This record gives sequence, structure tokens and C-alpha cells, in this order.
Amino acid sequence: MNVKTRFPPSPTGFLHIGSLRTVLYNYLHAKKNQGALVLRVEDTDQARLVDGAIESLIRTLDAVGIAYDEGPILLKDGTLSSKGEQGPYIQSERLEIYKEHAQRLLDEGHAYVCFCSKERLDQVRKEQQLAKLPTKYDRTCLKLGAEEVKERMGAGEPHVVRLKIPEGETTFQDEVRGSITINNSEIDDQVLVKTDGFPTYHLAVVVDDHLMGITHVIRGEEWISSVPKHIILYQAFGFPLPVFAHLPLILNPDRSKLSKRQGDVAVEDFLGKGYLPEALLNFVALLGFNPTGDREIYTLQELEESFELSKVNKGGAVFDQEKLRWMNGQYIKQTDTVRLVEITKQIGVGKEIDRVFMERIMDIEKDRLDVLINLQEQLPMYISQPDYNAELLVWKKADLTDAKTQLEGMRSFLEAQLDAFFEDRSLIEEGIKGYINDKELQNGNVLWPLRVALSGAGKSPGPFELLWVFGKQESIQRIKNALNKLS
RNA sequence: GGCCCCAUCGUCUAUCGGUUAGGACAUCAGGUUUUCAUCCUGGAAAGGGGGGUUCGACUCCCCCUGGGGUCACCA
Repeated sequence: MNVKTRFPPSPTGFLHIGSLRTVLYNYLHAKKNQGALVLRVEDTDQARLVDGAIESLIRTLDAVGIAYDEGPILLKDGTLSSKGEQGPYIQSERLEIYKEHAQRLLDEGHAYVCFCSKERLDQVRKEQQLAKLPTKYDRTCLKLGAEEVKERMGAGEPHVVRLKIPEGETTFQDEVRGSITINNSEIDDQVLVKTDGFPTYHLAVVVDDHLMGITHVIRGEEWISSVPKHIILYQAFGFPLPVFAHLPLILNPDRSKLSKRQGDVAVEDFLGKGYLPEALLNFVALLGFNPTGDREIYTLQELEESFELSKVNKGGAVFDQEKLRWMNGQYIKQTDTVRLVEITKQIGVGKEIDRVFMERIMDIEKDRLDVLINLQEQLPMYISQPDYNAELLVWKKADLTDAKTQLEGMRSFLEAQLDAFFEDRSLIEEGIKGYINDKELQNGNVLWPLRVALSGAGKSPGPFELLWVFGKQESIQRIKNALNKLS
């Protein structure tokens, strides 16, 4: 195993659609290279801790079908455990490690202690902004003597540890963007250890990625600007560099970074509406990567085989929900009805409806569904006798009398059939079409009023399917109701 | 504003110097059909601008323009 990727989720407890693609690409890259994927929880900001965030994230990853090789796991009884040799995988449990590393930096002169107050820092920044200068720490505390530092620390004065950015410039290779160079004078003396003793992201990622043997750092483009300071850290520690790959952003329709406010962005939202995990994965995979260019539907397996970091696009991609819906519809059509019903009930649609009945409904509705939750609107007509206007029963090329005649014909025809007739959709279709043929009628004269009698709606699945769903008794009852409306 | 990144139909993309610039979503027009949906067929729709390099540029280089990201003791 020579490749190891990792995924640090946002600490908020839900999986952002952009994060979904990031994990996916990490997963694909690991799989393609027979490597491993590490899930690591970056909870170093005490103020942003969310209760149950880890558990909820693990559940979502599981729901979506992304399996990681190392990281925290959820036991059957709901408690947290972990798998993998390089743990702990939760940063708040690794504080000692960061402390040691920070001390090493301090000892070797790559970092220094800073006592500046938040207020002073804000003040400095404000002045720099006013003077249109780059906003950076002014290195006041770098000038402090060792004695003074020791004394103030001894007195318990609050302090942070800052990275001492050396002179020169930093260049790195990005797998998707090529070579990127930045002048070190642009880089701030990043805080490494906060007043509360917790590390910042920058210290923690570098230390953990190295200690956990991460070979490929694949993450969103918003991180590009912090790579140089990470590299300086790697160099200060004497760690070998991993491969960096920064993914293009996923965008709102207005081309800003995808955010809430312009619609759903959490994977949980989509799952809750009945988007299928495969569809979500397939769709999000194609936002920035394309195996061939003229096909849209790929299995996870196929994506694993064709994935390549060098083929990832550089430009940001707008998240087009319309196309997602289309793709989800494609998946629904080819997904087993039983599973569809299971998911539908899980998201709270048709919970009270008998399973077998529900499966029949799903069978005839799934072709016209793009998102499972939309089935909700169709359900009422199946559960109770619909109410509608008698005129709706009249086909555009016929009249009220004809509608009545045809419905009466249908009623006696159906009454003459055995129950078994209603169990077989092709039998139903053949039977009724035969009837129409024998009587030398037109399809519309019979089928339209029959369909409306059964569904009570201008738009619905066809009459043969509805007959199959309702069975003999209910079907005839509905036809009788229609006839009542006509008399 | 400084720095960094990016740039093909409205959107997601193919093309890796020579193509009628291909596919998909959406859209429009037909067809199948009892309705709707599905499905099928067809149409409209793109290389931001200016310089180079080259026999030849969407493709390579430079500039401009435009868009985005980032400038925290948040990740």
C-alpha cells in the first residue's frame, strides 16, 4: 500500500456537497491505487464543537457508501471506537503530540512565543488595511529576549506560538494545477498553538498527515493559499512532502463558492428528499472529472477504475440541481422497486401504507419520478376515493353520454373477470384492448374515462397499471363512483 | 486592495496544433401515446479581447478583461 489519502470533514456535523466530492475523490484515488483512505476529525476549535457531529458524519458516509480504512467508527451500540494503527484519529485526543512538535519548533528556532493581545492584533490589522498594506503580524514578539519570554510565561501570561516564516520564496507542485510559487514575504507568521493550548489547523494537519503516513493531500481549492506555510512547516520538521492536489470549487449559480442560502448544500438534505446515494455520487463525481466525456452514468466501480488526479478540471463547476434531478430519475428507473419503497418509507413518505400495495404504486410511478419525496403528492389518490369534476371523465373527442356508455361497458367487462386477471398487467392490457377491438371502439373513448375514473386526475399513470394496483373490487368501486357522477 | 487560481454552448463537459468543435442537462420542434411522464427523432446554442509562435491555433507563450479563492488564536 503506497497511497494514502485522507478526509477531514468540517466540524459542523453535516456533509457539504463539496465535501462529498472531496471525500469521493480521495476515496477514488486511494482505490485506484490500492491505497487507503483515512477519516480524521479536526476538532481543534473548541468554540465550534457540535455535539454528535462525528456520529452523524460517520452515518452519512455509510449511507452514501464511502468506506474508509482508518478513522473513528460507530459501534452497533452507538458508541465511538476507531480502526487503524495510526490513531487516535480525533485531533482533540492528540494534544500531547502537537505540544511536543510545537516545542521542537520552538527549540530549533522555527517558531516563537507571542504575547500580543487580540485587541492589539486587530488594531494593527486595521492600520495595515487603511495603509493598503498586506495584513500581517508585525513580529513585535519576535524581538523579545529569551529571559523575558521565560519570565512572562512563568507568570502565566496568555500566549500563542507562531511560525517564523523564513526569507525567500516557496514553490510547490500541485497535481491538478502544476507549479505554484509564492514569495515568503506574503506569508503571515501563522499561529500554531492557540492561547487555549490547542493547535491550529495548520500545525495539526502537517503533523498528522506526516505521522499518519498520508501520501496525497486532496482537498478544496480554498486551501491553496495556505500550502506555502504548510511546506515551510514540513521543512522545519524535516518531513518529506506529500503530493498536493487542490480541487476546483463547486459553485452557486452565481459562480460564488457553493453555500447554503442558495438551496440545499448538505448531503443529508438530499438523502432526506429521496435522492439515491449512487446518483449523488455519480453526479458529484462528474463535477470536475470526466472519464470519457460522452457518457453520464457511471458505477462507483467504473469511477474507481478511471479516476486520475491529472484529469481533474481546474475551473470551478456550478452545481446544477436540475441535472442532478434528471440523473436521480435515471437511477430511480433502474433501481429495484423493493429498495425504492424502503427508502421512501425511511424518508417518511407512505409510512402508513401497506408495503405490498406501496410496491405496486412505486412500480407504476417510478418512471415518472425524479426525486422520491415527490411521490407524496401522488399518494392521496391511491389511498382514498378521489373527488373530481364529472366533466373530467369526458375524452376530448367524445361526450358525456359516451363516457357513461364506455364506463358501463367497462364495469360489466371487469365484473366478469376473475381476480387473477387483475394480477397480470399484460393480461389486463390484452383483455381491454381486445374488448375495444371487438366493439370497434377507439382507445381514447374507453381508456380516458376509465383512467380518470380510477385516478380522478387529468394526469396519471395509465388505466392498465391502475387496475393492477387497485385490483378488482376497488377498481369497480371507483368506476361505480364515476358513473354516479355522470347520472 | 495585496497575493494566488481559473476561463469551450445558459449549465456540466470532450478536444491534449489540422474536427462540419462531440456528448449530457435545460430549451425549442416533431414522433409514440387515452392524459402526464417515460421513450425516440431533429433544431438552436460555445472557444472573452488583443498580440505573438507556427504552413496551421480552442489547443503553446505574453498582455488585457472577466470570474473566483484567500488574507483569523475557523477549518
